[in-house]
Amino acid sequence: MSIPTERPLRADARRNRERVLEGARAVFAEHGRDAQMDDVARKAGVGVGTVYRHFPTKEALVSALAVSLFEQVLASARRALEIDDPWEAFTTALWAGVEVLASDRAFTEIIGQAEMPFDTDLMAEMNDAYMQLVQRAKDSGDLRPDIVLDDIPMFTCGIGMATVKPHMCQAAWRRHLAIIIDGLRATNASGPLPS
Amino acid sequence: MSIPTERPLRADARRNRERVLEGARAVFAEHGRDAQMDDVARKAGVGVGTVYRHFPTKEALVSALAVSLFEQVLASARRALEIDDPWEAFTTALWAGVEVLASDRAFTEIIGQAEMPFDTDLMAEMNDAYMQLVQRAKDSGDLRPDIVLDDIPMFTCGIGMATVKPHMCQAAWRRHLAIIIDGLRATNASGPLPS
DNA sequence: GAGGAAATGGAGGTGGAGTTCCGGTTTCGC
DNA sequence: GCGAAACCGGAACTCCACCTCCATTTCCTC
Repeated sequence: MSIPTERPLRADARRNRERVLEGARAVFAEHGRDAQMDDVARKAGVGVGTVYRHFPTKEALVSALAVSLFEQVLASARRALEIDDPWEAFTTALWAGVEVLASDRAFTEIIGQAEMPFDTDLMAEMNDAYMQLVQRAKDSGDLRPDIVLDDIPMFTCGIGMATVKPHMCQAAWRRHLAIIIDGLRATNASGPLPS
Repeated sequence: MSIPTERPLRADARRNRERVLEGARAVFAEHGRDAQMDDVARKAGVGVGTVYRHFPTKEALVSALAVSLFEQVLASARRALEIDDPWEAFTTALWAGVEVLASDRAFTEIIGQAEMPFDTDLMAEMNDAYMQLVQRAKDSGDLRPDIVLDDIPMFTCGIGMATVKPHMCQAAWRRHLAIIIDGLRATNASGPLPS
C-alpha cells in the first residue's frame, strides 16, 4: 500500500512546466480569469498540448497560480506578526496583502468567488494568521471591536476588484486602502457597525 | 431631412418589450453579465427571437438595464442634494447609491469596466451631482479635502464587487460602507492620501 | 549509442453561448 | 372582416474557447 513516489520530471518537462507557470501568471494577471489557454501557451513559447500535459484543466492552472499568490499573502501576514505594535502589524499585513491583490486581476477574481479551489490547510493557516492580527489590534484598542474576521477579505477583495478596472491609475488602491484603514480605527468609529 | 418619428410599437410588442426587460433585470441581477440570453427569454416567457427583436445584441440589452439603474442612482443623488447638512447629504447619496449597486450583480460589473456603454449626458449629470455633493462636504470641513471625484466610484464599485460574492451575507455591504464613510471624515484622516 | 519511455506541438474535435432566419401568428388601419 | 405589415418563436447556424489525440522529437537508462 505504499504510495509510489512520483518519478522526477524529465529535464525538459521541468523547464516547460516553469515556463507555463510564468506565462500563465503574466497572462492571467493582465486579462483575468477569462484569458485564453492559447495565449498562455503562446506567451510561454509552448504548444497548448504541453500546457494541458502539466495542468489537466484551465481551472487547475488557475488554481496553481492562486495557491502561489495565496502563499505570498500568508507569508506577508506572518512577517507582519513579528511587528510588536499591534496596529502597525495589522496595517502592515493589509498593505502587503492588498499589494499582491492589486497586481493580479485573476487572483482577485478568484478570491471573490464562493468556492476556493485550494487545499483547506492553506486557508486555515491564513485564517489563523489574520485572526491573531485582528485580535491583537482589537485588544490594544486600536481596531474597532465590532470588526469580524470575515470583514477583512471583504475589504481587500473590494479594493482588488475596484482596482483592476483597466482605465484606472495603478496607484489608486493605495488611496482606497488608506481610507479603509482610517475607517477601521476604533477612535474613528461614528457608531456601531450594522448587524 | 426630418427624422421620421418612429411609429409606436404594436400592443403585443410593447408588452413583450417590458417582459424582456423585467426578465433580463432579474436574470442579470442574479447571475451577472454572463447570464445567458436563453435564460432571459425563458424568464420573460418569450422566445429568443423576440429578445433579439427588441435588443439587437446582448450588449444592448445589458446597456439598457444599466442606464435604467444609473438613472436610479442619479435620482437618489439629486434627492440627497436637497438635504441641508452637507455631510448628511453626501452620506445619504452614498447609502442610496450603494444599495442599488449591491442589489445587482451585472450593474456592478458594468460600472467596473473601462468603457461605459451609455450616452454621455447621463454620465455628465451624474458627475455634476456628485461633484456638488463632494464639494459641499469638503467646504463644510466634513469630508477630507484630498478626496477627488474619481475616488467615489472606486469605493462604491469596490463595495458592489465585494458584495456580489454569492456566499456573502446580503447585508455585509452596510458594514463595508460604514467603514469607508468613517474613513472619509476629515477629522479621521491619519495622514494625506497617497499621490 | 540504442532502445524505449516521456514529453511535445498544434491541427482538429467538442460543446456551449450568441445570433440569425423564416414559417406561422397577432395586431392595426381601412 | 380583410389584407398587409409587424411581430413571435425556436430550431438551426456560427463562432470561439477548451480540450484531445497522435505523429514526432527529446531525454534518460543501460
